[in-house]
Amino acid sequence: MLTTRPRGTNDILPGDVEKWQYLEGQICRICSEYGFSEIRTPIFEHTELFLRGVGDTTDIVEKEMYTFNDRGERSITLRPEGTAPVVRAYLEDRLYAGPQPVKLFYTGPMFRYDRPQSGRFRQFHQFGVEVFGSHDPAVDAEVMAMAMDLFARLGLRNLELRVNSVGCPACRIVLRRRLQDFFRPRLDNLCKNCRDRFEKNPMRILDCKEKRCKEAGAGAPTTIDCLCDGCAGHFEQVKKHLDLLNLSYIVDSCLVRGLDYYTHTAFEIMASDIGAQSSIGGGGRYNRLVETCGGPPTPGIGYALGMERIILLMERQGIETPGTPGKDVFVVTAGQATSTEAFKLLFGLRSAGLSADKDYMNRSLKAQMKYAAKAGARFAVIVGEEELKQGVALVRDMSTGAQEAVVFGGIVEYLCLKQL
RNA sequence: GUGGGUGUAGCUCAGCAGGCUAGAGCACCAGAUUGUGGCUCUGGGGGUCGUGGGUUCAAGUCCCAUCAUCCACCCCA
Repeated sequence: MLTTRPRGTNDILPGDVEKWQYLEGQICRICSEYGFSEIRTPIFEHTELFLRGVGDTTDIVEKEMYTFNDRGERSITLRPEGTAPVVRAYLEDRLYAGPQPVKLFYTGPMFRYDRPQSGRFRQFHQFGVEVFGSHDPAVDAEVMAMAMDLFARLGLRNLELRVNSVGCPACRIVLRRRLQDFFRPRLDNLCKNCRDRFEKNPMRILDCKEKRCKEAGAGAPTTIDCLCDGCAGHFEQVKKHLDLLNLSYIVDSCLVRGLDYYTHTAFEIMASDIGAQSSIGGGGRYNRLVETCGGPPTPGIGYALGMERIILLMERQGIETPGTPGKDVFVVTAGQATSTEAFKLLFGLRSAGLSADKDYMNRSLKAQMKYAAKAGARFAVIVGEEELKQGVALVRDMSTGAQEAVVFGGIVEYLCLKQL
């Protein structure tokens, strides 16, 4: 073999690809029901989009981007996430000039140079939605409810919706100061990482999984403690709307999402059955992002779900998806003289909308029958020399074994009727 | 970037404390009085034992390196 697939990438083979098609089908349906239109953006963008959009102190930008110079010496990056490109399109294609809000969804591959592990890949796929133009807390609730609705339709169980509000920039300044005041006397108890975070982004200390940091963080001011009246009111309304939908959730004041652009609502959906990478999706409000990208002040909210993780979870929970249906008909030849008639019959069947195939391996009649059975054919049409002379062929019902001679010219019609 | 586990046929794995032409099950292909499948039986093809060094009379088996993969940390989907 010349080479293998690059690390952290996957081939999705027949037998698995049906799961993806099923998931994509459910996504399309729910998006249409919730009023989202699909947008397809390029897989690569100018690097600065992510530097500015995602935030240049985030892990994604600092160590996970696939960045390279193209032949024109432009810095190009394979998209590590979907929101920034959609925001770019919203601006570039002037979607703000149309009726608001603009509700968009996307699916597709994303790229992050991480070390692969269970549920994590260098090329992975996300489904995401974005809503531009509305401040309404009901929209926050709607997108969360939509994500949970999708999971419910897929049959997933034991999920946890965690919700928090990270406030607006004004709240963050307050929080930052109060956190630094709180942790300053406890700096020695923090892990090395968190001592860095103390200056760079003290909010992240709350998110640390180290025991010592969790202990040191007990009683620390949280994002919710520092919300201004406006942000607190918004958060109350979000929760009220979630309650209206009877959606269960956990308020997690430690939930701080990794991307810089979040304001107000932040949420994450956790699953317990898929290993350490337990988040199957997350999102939040990003009221400053459009402006950061050079557009008019425009509120936005969205989420992204990890499709590999969803499929992994479905497998772990034993959820069955429809497989590829077998062929309708397999055309079997017996004798050299029958091959041209069989070939023409095959195409006649297909023109009539039946899925049909024949042997191309020069196999014996017996082997052809075996293959037909394995391929899940519902009918076999056996074109034999003797029968052909009499102008008929044998049509065999593979499930019952019943077989009858049918006038050759009438086989397509005969089978079409059988299918119904 | 850090740490640990694993790498033998297409797949799941055996291969004992280094020693004869490297095995099994499944899958694939072909047969079982020559024109009929899903069961059974028989046979067959297919392996640079991840790769490169080293130790040894002798290495799939020991040592080193490297690559890949899995899992975990970090972080995230």
